[in-house]
Amino acid sequence: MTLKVQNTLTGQFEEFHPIQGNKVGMYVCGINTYDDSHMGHAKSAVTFDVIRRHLVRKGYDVTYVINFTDIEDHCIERTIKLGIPLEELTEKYIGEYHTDMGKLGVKKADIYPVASHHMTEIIAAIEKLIDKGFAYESGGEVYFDVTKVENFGVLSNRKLEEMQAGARVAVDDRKKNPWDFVLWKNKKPEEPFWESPWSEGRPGWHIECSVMSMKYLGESFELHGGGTELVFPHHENEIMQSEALTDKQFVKYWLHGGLMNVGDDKMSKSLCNFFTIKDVLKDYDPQVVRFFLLNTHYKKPIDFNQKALAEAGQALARIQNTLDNLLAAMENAPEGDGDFAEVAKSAIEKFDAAMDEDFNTRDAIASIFDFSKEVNKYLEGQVTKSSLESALETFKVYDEILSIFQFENDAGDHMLAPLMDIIIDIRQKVRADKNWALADEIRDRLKELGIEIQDTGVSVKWKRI
RNA sequence: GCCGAGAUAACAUAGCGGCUAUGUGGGGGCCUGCAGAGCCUCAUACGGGAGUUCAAAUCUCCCUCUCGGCUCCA
Repeated sequence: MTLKVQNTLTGQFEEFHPIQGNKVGMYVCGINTYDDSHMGHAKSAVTFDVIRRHLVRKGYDVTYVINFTDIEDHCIERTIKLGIPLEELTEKYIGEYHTDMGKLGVKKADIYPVASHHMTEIIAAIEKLIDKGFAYESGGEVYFDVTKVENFGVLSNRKLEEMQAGARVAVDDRKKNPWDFVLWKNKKPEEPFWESPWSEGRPGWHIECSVMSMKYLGESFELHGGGTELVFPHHENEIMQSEALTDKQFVKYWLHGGLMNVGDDKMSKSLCNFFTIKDVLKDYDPQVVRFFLLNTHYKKPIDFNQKALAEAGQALARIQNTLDNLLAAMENAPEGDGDFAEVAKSAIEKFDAAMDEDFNTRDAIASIFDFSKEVNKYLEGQVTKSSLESALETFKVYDEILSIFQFENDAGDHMLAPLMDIIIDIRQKVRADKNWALADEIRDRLKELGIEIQDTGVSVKWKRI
């Protein structure tokens, strides 16, 4: 199967082919390191985590880079306010980011470049842009001249002339054109600064991403991702700068995720309507949060609300319950033919096909519900060990990509399992005597301890809750 | 104003010209001593209007409405 992606650059669904061989360079804009990550950041991280996992499953040799922006207004404001060095602030929030995303089952990227560690390369890139005539110095600052390039607006479909007509940006005297953007800024009092040929100051936001992505992934690479709000101007400017520097196509496929909304607004720091990952994880399992995020196609916005999260919890529990029952049934399943293997195999094919359609996790999840139903039906009849194993394999493929299941089997608990066997044995005798009051009491009291008993037609199952 | 994404049953989501959509919730049934879980089944859909086609939720055009972006931003 060929992977298809919807490329923001063309607006089209395109077959995905690496520039050469099976190497895939993937760059995603990470966070600004001045505060805890919120659910919007989680959506982005989980989205691209799943995309990366699917690419790896398809056999691509993926190099995944997520950057940290630590030279930016908020970070600088914060470091001044707290009176701590920028580095300390950066370290703190990089640590928090890894903690939060780790809990959400996001696999680590290969490289996490930090803007402030790349000052030499950034300055060199700005010098080169000046040399090539794409940038100019003005009062100690350096600006990119958007009239010098042909590719203004290729990503967001804008034309410079139209932008100028409807311009509502205040014109800065130092700029030749309102849409020119800053590559190097003068320092302000108290701000951290770096030496440069133009002034003591700091780089603009956009050039940081261009430099870091090309340093680790080469002058042309396959995938660049981020949230839709970054399309203009951030990613647009990255393209202009990078292609001006190299005369090559910067990125082949641009992928943009829909934003996390709260009611009618997008979730953001500036609107103060955000829910941090830490807060949400107080009330919901990380698997539930992932399921919630992946239950909608990544291009679409998601409305954040408690009802939706609760619903995600119930829906996920349905599949997890099937998996629990499957694991329990494997304990003492008889040997025999794997007559379920075909069903398990075609389920994987459906799942992979959904993922190949621009990472359609929603459709992939629908296929899991279908398979789950098949497994439940199968479990009601005569089972064989090899059939159950093939079903388990399918769940493992699901989890390799989505990471939303728990596989530990309480039946494997060396102390608890034999103990539960005894309790259940005795309770079965009580039930045989139709002493329902006592049987229910055992069940109720176990539940108070956090162990749930389920009487099915043929056996008794238990699990921790 | 410009650019982009949308409008699918009670709600949330898939659907990329023909094939009983998925979950939550609701009705009915089966299984169960009961509970839970599970299985079967039913109802409620494609924003409005034209067109193309043997065939449209899907393609084209028009209209209405929603959301996002337009140099803080995942």
